[in-house]
Amino acid sequence: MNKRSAEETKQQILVAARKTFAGQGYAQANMRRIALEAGISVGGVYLHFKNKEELYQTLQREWMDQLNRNTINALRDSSEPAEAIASFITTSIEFVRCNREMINLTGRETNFSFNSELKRGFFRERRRLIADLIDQGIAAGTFRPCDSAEAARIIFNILRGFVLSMVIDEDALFSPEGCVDLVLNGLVRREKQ
Amino acid sequence: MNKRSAEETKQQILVAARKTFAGQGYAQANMRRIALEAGISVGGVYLHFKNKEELYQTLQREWMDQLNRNTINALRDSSEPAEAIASFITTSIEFVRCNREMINLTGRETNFSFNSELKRGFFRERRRLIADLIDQGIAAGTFRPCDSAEAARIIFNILRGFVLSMVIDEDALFSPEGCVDLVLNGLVRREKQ
Amino acid sequence: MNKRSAEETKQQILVAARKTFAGQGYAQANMRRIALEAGISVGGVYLHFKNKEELYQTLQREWMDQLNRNTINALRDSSEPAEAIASFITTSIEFVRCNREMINLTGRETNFSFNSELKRGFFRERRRLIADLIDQGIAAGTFRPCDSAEAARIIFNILRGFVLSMVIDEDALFSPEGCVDLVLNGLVRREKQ
Amino acid sequence: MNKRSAEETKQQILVAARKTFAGQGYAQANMRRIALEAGISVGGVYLHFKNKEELYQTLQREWMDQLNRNTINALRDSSEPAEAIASFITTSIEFVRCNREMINLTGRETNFSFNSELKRGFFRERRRLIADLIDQGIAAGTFRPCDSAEAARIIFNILRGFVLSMVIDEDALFSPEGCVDLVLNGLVRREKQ
DNA sequence: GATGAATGAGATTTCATTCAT
DNA sequence: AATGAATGAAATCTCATTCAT
Repeated sequence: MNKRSAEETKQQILVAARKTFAGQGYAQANMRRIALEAGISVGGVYLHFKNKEELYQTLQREWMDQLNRNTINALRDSSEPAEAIASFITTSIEFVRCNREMINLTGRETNFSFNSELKRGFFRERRRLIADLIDQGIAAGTFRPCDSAEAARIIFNILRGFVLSMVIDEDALFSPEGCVDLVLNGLVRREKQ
Repeated sequence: MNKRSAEETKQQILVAARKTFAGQGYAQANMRRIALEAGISVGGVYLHFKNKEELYQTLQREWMDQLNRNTINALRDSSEPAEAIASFITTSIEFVRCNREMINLTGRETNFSFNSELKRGFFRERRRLIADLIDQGIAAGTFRPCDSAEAARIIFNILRGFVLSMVIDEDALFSPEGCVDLVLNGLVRREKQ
Repeated sequence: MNKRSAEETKQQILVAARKTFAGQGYAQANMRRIALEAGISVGGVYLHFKNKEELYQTLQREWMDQLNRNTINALRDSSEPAEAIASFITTSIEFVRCNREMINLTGRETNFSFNSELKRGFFRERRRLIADLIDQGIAAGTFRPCDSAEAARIIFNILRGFVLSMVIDEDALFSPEGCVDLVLNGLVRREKQ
Repeated sequence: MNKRSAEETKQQILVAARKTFAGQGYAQANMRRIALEAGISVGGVYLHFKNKEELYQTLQREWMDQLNRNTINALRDSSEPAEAIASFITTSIEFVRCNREMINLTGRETNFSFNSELKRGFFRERRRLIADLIDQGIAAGTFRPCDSAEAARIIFNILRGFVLSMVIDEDALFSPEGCVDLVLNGLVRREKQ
């Protein structure tokens, strides 16, 4: 029985849970493994988290908060809409890359009732943010008039696809630069450049 | 005991499995339920499929073949690169929409070892197909010169995102037209139109 | 894997459950022990009963039905109210004696929500039956006028006490004859006999 | 950390234990809850009571002592046997009513090995007391000659039934007056009154 | 071919008790 | 005296798979 502070242990469990959920998905991951990985007894985990679900949710909330903070910081520095869009895409991809584990477990386990609402709201916010940036671009005359909500959904889905690629096949991943270029300029050649 | 041909029974199992896996995911779905849904005994399922994994893989292969056929048919009719890209995107989205169930289970359960290699190869092929279309467009002078492989990956990831949106939050879905428009023309305003 | 008919196995489980619940009470009794006693695997028990609670409830319903049948049979033969009361008491005590196990588990585990309503209704019926018999006796002039419902409750509680005595201390048990005598005649000496 | 005298703390634990055991039964009640309710740490409970069982036993002993005191006080005032019997019954029922909690947990949890012997002896004493009162009544000519031990057991079982009714279904409870009336006079009409 | 009862391993969760602080 | 984190055993329940019929 190795005595640690509650908070310290809790963090160790979260680290272990992140790793385990990521590696095997929610359903497959088991508490025994998480406990083992955290260097604690199985019962010990339940001292800090009511159950498997709560443990999972804690992780979810964690990465959402982190991504939120990162995005806000990134956008603070960009004045131009095109630059802002680029910033948003780059930050998102960067985040996914740096938090491979957290994300790994988010691409799956989709239709948990306890999970959905939280995530849906979070994602809705992010789409709204993109749409706002596009609207600003249109207003400024930089972007061509278009359905900003629709465009926002598409951009959002590119990034969502990136997450899945992270999990399924890394050779499907793309660079932020390439993405920004396509999103801003499209495939079709411009008459005069 | 309803006498059926082996093939007939097998199909019924597949239908039941599709429904069950889709509704609950691989881990949660159980063989007893699939058997029940198929109107067959538990043991009966094992006469037609070695185990749960094989049953799952069979479903996977099925939808890949179907999507392959659909794509080939769609591209046969389009002569222009831009039209071909549009066709690819539209067909893909159409397929996902019509095969909600099959897809539902593909968005999750990603990193099963038994599952990955098969899917990875399939997806690689599809990316190559898009890249070829882009290359043709560049050669024809319709598309501006760019890294076709990168662009292909991005387009592929948009569609991949669509699949996840299907499962997570339907309000994140976009239309084929909007997607084609953004992919071809980008956000930025063109000088002369 | 010893194949038996489902019904046969179910009965064996019920026998085992009766013994186990009786010996240790609902909370203390465990499914492993019941399975062991029934000569079946733990999982096997769940093939026949959804869960511990359902298994318990089945037992409850069983003894209530049995006691109901016994009581009806006994009362059919008695024409006089005094004789009917005697019959009711005797049958009840006889039943408890012969079904020591079933009863054992009924004295305890009282405030299960799933348990209470069923039993409460059953017991209410039995009290009503006694009250009816007393009313008949009063109407016939054999019994002195009194609050029949109250008397019925008291008689019912004597029998209920018998059940507890069965479980707690057998030396507190009494004979049907003694009980009938006290209930009919009371303690106080009669002036003229 | 609230400094209290050992005795004070012990009392607080007993109060908490009474509440918790009563509310959930022995098996379901857990030490953490008891500690919480007592405003003490889990480990703290173990400084005052060797284990769960000892804590439970202490409570048992407590209510037995209390009931003993009450009974002695009640009987001190009654000179007539009939009055004494009435007093015994009334006091017992009164006690059960006022100590609902204690009783609640006694009605359940019957055959704990650690519990039985203590309770059995206590109950034996009480039956003997009733038998003595009846013998006095017979000797005095107030009561008709009968098997006093048997009658005592029956009266004792009525009261025991009352306890169970308290726990199972309150509509089965009876009044001390009705009980005394039935016990003294029985159901059968007296020729001359 | 087909059945479905049975298995057995493993999942989540609970909790009395201990012990380093 | 007191704390409360940790343990470890055991409980309920699930399920892919097997196999006697």
